[in-house]
Amino acid sequence: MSVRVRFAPSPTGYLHVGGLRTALYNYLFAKRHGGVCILRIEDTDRTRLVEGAADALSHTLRWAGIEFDEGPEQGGACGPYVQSERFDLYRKYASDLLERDAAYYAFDTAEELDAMRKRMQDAGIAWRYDRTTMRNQYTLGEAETKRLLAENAPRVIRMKVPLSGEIRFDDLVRGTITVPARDVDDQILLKSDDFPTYHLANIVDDHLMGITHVIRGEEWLPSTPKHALLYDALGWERPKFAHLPLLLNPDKTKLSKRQGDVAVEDYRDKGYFKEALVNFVALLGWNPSATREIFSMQELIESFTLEKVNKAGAVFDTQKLDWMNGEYLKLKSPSALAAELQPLAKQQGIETSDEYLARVIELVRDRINKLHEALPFAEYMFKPLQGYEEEFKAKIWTPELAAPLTTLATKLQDCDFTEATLTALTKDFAKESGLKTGVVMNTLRLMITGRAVGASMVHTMEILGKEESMKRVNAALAAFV
RNA sequence: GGUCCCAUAGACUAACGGUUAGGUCACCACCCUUUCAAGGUGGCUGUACGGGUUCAAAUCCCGUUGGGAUCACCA
Repeated sequence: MSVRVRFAPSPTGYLHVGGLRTALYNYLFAKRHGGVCILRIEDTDRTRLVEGAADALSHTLRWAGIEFDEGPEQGGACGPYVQSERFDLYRKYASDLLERDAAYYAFDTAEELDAMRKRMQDAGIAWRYDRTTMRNQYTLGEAETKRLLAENAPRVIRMKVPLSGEIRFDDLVRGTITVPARDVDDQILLKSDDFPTYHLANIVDDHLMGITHVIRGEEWLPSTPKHALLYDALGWERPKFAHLPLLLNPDKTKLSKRQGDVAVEDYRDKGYFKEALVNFVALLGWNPSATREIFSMQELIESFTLEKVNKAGAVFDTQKLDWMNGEYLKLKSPSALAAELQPLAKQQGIETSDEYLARVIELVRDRINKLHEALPFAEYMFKPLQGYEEEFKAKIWTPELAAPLTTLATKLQDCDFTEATLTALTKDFAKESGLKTGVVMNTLRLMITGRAVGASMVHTMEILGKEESMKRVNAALAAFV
């Protein structure tokens, strides 16, 4: 049987990094097995509709390099792929469940439910809908139920969970899981607005879409017994389940907005490469037993297996993400990086050619972790000198340097500004003037960049060019002496 | 609190009964060096605890402790 998996987010307005990992694992699993990966939008909660959220989700997923075979945009044989457009389907299966005595009508109001909750809480009993005392088709009787339905009284459809026994299901990452049926609630399947809850919609769609493997976050583990029961009640084969370990905050709680950025868009906007984010997130909860860390999407596809998914949650530690981003920064071609950075440069009022930008990026890439940092780091390569770092100047400059540096300036004036000649000239000059190479270089650094920190000076001068470099040296000489 | 899940260093992880417990990030030191990085070398820190099973346990079993998830007409 060929593999069919799905990523089924609810459109909340952004893509959570945990969602990115779930989507990624589904995608990797599908590609690894030559299967199909589906995007399905779970928007059955009308109270939480966010305009344009589904499009944003698709856009971000595509940015990350995750492509779906079927979905709202690409269509497919099992559409529509948006749950709110599948409305009638859920009512039909809710009716089936009713006929099979696997579900029932309930008429309780919110107040009545609250009262029951309070009663149970006071009695120290675990919360569970008590179908023997509440207002539903069992306690009300057939005639009253029919009457209420006829007059369109507010009602929901609940699933009928066995009162005793055990429910068990297999999980590909955790093995067999068994829970006492008496601890499973009579979940609402169809809300009073006739929309399904997640539990109903989810299993109906997964079945109808031929989903073979349900790969989702661990937070769904507690409700999986309900899903298993529903598949059984409808006489459907259960898909294989794989519950992924959670992504965690530094304090080990479920990764949340409160403790930092959780949206993929946040990381994208902060300048992380999609390759780095994907690579990083792939290794949180899964590891191919290799002693390497850098994997392309293709390499991830080739090595991904569900068997290697971990059970324990993983802290989302951005320190390693920073390092990984730096690795990709070193891997990419300067010209590609320049093209990527150009828009931001323009936005910051920096007008420069792709070629020059590429050379500057190559100059500083080892010293930064994110591409956009190249701009502030090497600001002096794009704009006139903004001044000199006082502390650095105080440390480097002494009046005794005036004479030799003036000499050096004249020598530089007659020198080709290439790495080789500049290196030879500065080294020779250091020797004959008796100055340490470090002093010569740092003084040039002060005069040309104004900063204490930067790339190799001869490289910097070569790229900046003779004209600009000499302008700065002479200006510094005039200002310092 | 009920139910379920989980447990190798500060973080991510390798190990599928036999290894001096391996790798990566971070951290520290040294080398390189023109500052800062990068790179190289080395180092620090770990099988939560207690019982079993076994010739042999990080690994299997039980318990304890700790952590987490979940318990809506949200997904």
